[in-house]
Amino acid sequence: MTAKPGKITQREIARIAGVSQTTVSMVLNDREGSNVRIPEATRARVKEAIERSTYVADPAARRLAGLDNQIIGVFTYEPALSPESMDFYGPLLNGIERGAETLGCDLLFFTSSPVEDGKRKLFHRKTRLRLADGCILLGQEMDGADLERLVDERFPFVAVGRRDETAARVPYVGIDYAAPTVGLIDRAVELGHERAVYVHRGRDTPTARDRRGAVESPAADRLVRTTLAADEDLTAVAGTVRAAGATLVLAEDAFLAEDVVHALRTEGLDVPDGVSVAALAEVRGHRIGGRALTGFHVRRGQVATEALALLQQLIMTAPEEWDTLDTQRLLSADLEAGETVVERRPA
Amino acid sequence: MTAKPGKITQREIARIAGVSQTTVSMVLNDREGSNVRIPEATRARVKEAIERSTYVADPAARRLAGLDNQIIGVFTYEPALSPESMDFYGPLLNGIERGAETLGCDLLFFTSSPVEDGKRKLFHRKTRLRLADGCILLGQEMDGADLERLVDERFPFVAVGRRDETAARVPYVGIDYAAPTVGLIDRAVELGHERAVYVHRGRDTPTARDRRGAVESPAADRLVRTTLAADEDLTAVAGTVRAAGATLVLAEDAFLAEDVVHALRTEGLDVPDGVSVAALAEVRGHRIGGRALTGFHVRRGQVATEALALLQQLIMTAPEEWDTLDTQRLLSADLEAGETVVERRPA
DNA sequence: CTGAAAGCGCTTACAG
DNA sequence: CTGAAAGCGCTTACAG
Repeated sequence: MTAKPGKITQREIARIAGVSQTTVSMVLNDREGSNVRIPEATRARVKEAIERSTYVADPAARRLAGLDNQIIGVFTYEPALSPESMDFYGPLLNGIERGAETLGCDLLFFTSSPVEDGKRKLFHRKTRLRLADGCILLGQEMDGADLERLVDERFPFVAVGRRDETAARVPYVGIDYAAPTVGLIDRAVELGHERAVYVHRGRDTPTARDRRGAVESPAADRLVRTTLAADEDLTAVAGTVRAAGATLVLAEDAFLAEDVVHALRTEGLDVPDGVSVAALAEVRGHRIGGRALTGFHVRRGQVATEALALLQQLIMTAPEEWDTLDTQRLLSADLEAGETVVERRPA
Repeated sequence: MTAKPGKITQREIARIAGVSQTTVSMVLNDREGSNVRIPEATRARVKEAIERSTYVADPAARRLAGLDNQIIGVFTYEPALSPESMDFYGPLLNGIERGAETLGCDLLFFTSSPVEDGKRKLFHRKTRLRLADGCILLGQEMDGADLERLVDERFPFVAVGRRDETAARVPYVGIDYAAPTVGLIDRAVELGHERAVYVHRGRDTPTARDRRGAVESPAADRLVRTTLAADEDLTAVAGTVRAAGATLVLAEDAFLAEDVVHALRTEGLDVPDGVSVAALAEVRGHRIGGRALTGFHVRRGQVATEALALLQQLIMTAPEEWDTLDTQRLLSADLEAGETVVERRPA
């Protein structure tokens, strides 16, 4: 480090105020208790000395001496501030910033992590992870070993998004797709639909299982369902729909829904008048030939805020008692009515 | 701070490897010199002990002991990650992230700064400013007193955007609008324009002076110019244009250009066939009745990258020698041809 | 080649 | 009510 000429310490303040360094520290941290009782006069003297100087406590020293730093780490497996990732990270980062503001915390982005196979590494020789009181983990996929190690080390952290990469009990805040899926099916049944096809990507992620579980659940039994794993080639969709006599297609996500609609129309099926379509995921901004796609809305900012709140709880709680906390939280996605699920027209 | 049960230190590693803690530190930091010469065998033993453990150096302790932290602070006077500010900050933050990655630095966002009169305060009792090796300052307007204090304290920092709030020599990276303004005028002259009106907002910011200086400079003398300060009411524009016999309007920014076009058209003047229009500012994304607005493009990401590079130089250089550095840098805005400045049609 | 010791600036028992 | 002292985990002269 270059010299720090202007650096002024507690000792200096103590000298000016004519007290001990200990007293300065006490005043600074508002320590008041059975043992300490600093008269207002002394207190004022110290405070004035601080005001007149440019003194600020060295956070490194504070931290080393065992105090919180009010710094929350933010780790993403890929760049968080690039234009491409803004779509996904933007609302989350916004929520994190607002949460940090209310908690009075600064945010440390671990942009120095070495990149390997296109992903940043959380643990590495020079990680500044420990400078933070705790850490928020962001990313579509995470490394199971990282999660386990964090849990092992009792480092306070919260992952955004449901996690099951590992057996360890990973604290997270995720989205519940099961409840709104059932809600969506309810609505479809009300509109007269009796048979549906579920088109998914054949992935085995937590949320994919979540959706599939809901689609196949007894709660959805009022609707006869057929499941179709979409390969690149969606030409089979129309055939499946016809064979099943379905009037509704549920697609795993909005992009898939768009592709499905294209395939259906190519095969002469009308959407939504012939076949209704919905996505079991975020649909804001997605339109099907001018009509708002039916599906869900995910309050991503709120997920982040909730993650920060949970992290704060972990930081404030001794690791031994973490088990008593509710460390795996789900926020339900909202139903987004849209205009692509319409009343069933009798054939 | 909550207990850190898993925390493993250099002393522990030293015990395992059967060496002194000093040696561990030496190995960790690749210290090799006249005085130290650690045999490969010892080195390997230490490294292995580290590998097998989950050891990472405590950054707080490192910092306290006098080393760089590879942490760069980022301060904004208002929220940086909100949807509204993303338009302005997005490209800058992206540039900062990329710069930090290449420098191997982490980024500390000072989101904890108390808000006063709607603006965050840079200096306050618990500022973690000093945890960073240096700081990037972002914002349309900054506090002159803050800038002065940073300069006084010899704290390495760089402001993004040209600065003249204070007499102190503030390090900054800003945009040069003068050169491209002259370039734009050259182009207009080539296209046969002889008379122009400059419409501005009557502000007295550095960049406003910059543009106005260029418009009124001898380099622009080939074009007869009239200057008009736009109040809310732009109805005067058409009259001024007619009175001056102008075939070109230069507006201070793209939004003003749009308003001007509206006013001209209302008064029966055709744009661009009757009157050409350009903005002396960023025009990407601005269209005038389907035609791309002529003006500039500002590579904001590059401004940020340059600011980070300058900051790194400051950090690496002793304050006494900062004067020898080029600490006030301007990047020229690019000319954006657009389609709203066209060949002059003889009346 | 290696380690004991001092010191970075702070906090917190502990002893007056 | 107040201060001397130990200690946080690390780095770097310094002395073997």
